Amino acid sequence: MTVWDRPEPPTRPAPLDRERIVAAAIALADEGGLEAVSLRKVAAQLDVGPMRLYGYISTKEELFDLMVDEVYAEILPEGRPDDWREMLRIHAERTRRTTLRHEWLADLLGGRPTLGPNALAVTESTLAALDGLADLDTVMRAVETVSAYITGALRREIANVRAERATGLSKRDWQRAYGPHVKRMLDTGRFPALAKAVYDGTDVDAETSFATGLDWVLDAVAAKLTPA
Amino acid sequence: MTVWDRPEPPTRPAPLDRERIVAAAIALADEGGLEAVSLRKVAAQLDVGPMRLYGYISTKEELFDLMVDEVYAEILPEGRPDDWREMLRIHAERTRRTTLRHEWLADLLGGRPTLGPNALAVTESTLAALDGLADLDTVMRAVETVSAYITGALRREIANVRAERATGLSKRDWQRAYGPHVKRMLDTGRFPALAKAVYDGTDVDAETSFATGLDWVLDAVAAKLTPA
DNA sequence: CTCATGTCGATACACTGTATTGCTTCGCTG
DNA sequence: CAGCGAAGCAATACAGTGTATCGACATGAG
Repeated sequence: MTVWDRPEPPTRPAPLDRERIVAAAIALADEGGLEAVSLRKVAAQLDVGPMRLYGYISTKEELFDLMVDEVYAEILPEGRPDDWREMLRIHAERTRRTTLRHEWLADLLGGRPTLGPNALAVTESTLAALDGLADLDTVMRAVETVSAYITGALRREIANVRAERATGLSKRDWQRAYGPHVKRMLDTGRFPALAKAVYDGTDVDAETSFATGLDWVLDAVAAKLTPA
Repeated sequence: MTVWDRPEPPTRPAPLDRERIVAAAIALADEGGLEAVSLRKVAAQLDVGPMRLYGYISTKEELFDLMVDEVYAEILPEGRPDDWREMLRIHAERTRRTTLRHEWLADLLGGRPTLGPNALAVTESTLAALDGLADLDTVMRAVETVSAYITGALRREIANVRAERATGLSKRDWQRAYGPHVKRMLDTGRFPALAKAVYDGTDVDAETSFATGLDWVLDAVAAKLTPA
């Protein structure tokens, strides 16, 4: 369980605080992924023994929580447009940009309840944008539905990015990239619709794909918020 | 060393193939989560040295992939209703039930491209259900949007289940469960909409919440598939 | 100056995924 | 049947992980 409160700082001004620890962890994760984040490496980057960290953080999971909340600060929008739909669109777009900047965020998105101050502020702002447009339950459902879409879509997008990077090939060629296995599968004729999709489908870029799906979901939300 | 414990010549207890390995890994993950799956423990459960596994599996990630594809078999529907919407609904429902049976699936959902035979079959069946209802790009967008929602919604649901289990408290009390911290945050007045949602919101059960959000998304998809 | 306290670095432990090594046993050849 | 090559498999080894514990040291109080 995460405690977001900063512990009382040591008597003397320490060269170390949560923020520096989290920043170091994020830097490591940004280039190397989540698996590159080890307490030893974080500590090393701060010229400190590994055990020092436990004065500020009680477990590695908590460090991950702190990292997530830290990047949620990048998601939090500055202004608040009065158009709720525009507001949700911007929120989704900012989440996407942040996830592209910090790919490891995709591994954590939706993984555990996000209760840090920045995450709460983000939730507050989206809730506020929808406040009064419908009864509370409907508003909650709207927020959760949109957020579920965002989580799922971004996880898939990052998964694809990584797969392409790993094989060095474009999505157009993924069936070859993933070895003869998938291609053989498709050629068995057991998956005609899938084969057609792979061979005949145009691959739209990830951004418009994300935006289009989002628009659909927002259409659905709009229909529920403002019943005809 | 007596004469009597002589023969048992084969004593070869294990045919040991991928299926047995994957089954053992799934059993471990089912009770203990993904982190309870270690190659040593899997091997131990099969009365085998850890290195034996590398004859059938080349990395732990691959084992995870195999586990995912194995449970995708539980998602694959038997019959194919001719109503595409019913088909998608059933697919989502089966995915949810499977994820509730194997909570670790939520940790893997959307994490990497799913190219196993069962996953391909599932994709094939949903694609086939929508085939011909619109141009290929629209159909793809529909499938991906629905699947993104499913991934995100199930991840959140499992995250909540775990949080409740960890604290032993119902969602109604989560603000207390997560310590005075969140409550204090809410009471600062900086999150009025959120506070209202927490205090005044009725907590609908997860199943109808999932189904309702899904219905909205399906509404949106329907509007795109069958333009007025 | 002495003593208590509490911070911090080092050490330690149990465990992880995986590479390597060396044995053992089987089937084939001469 | 003797011997040998090959192949499968167990054990060992290594570098790394998260975290508990312990001992030294510095700093404050009396």
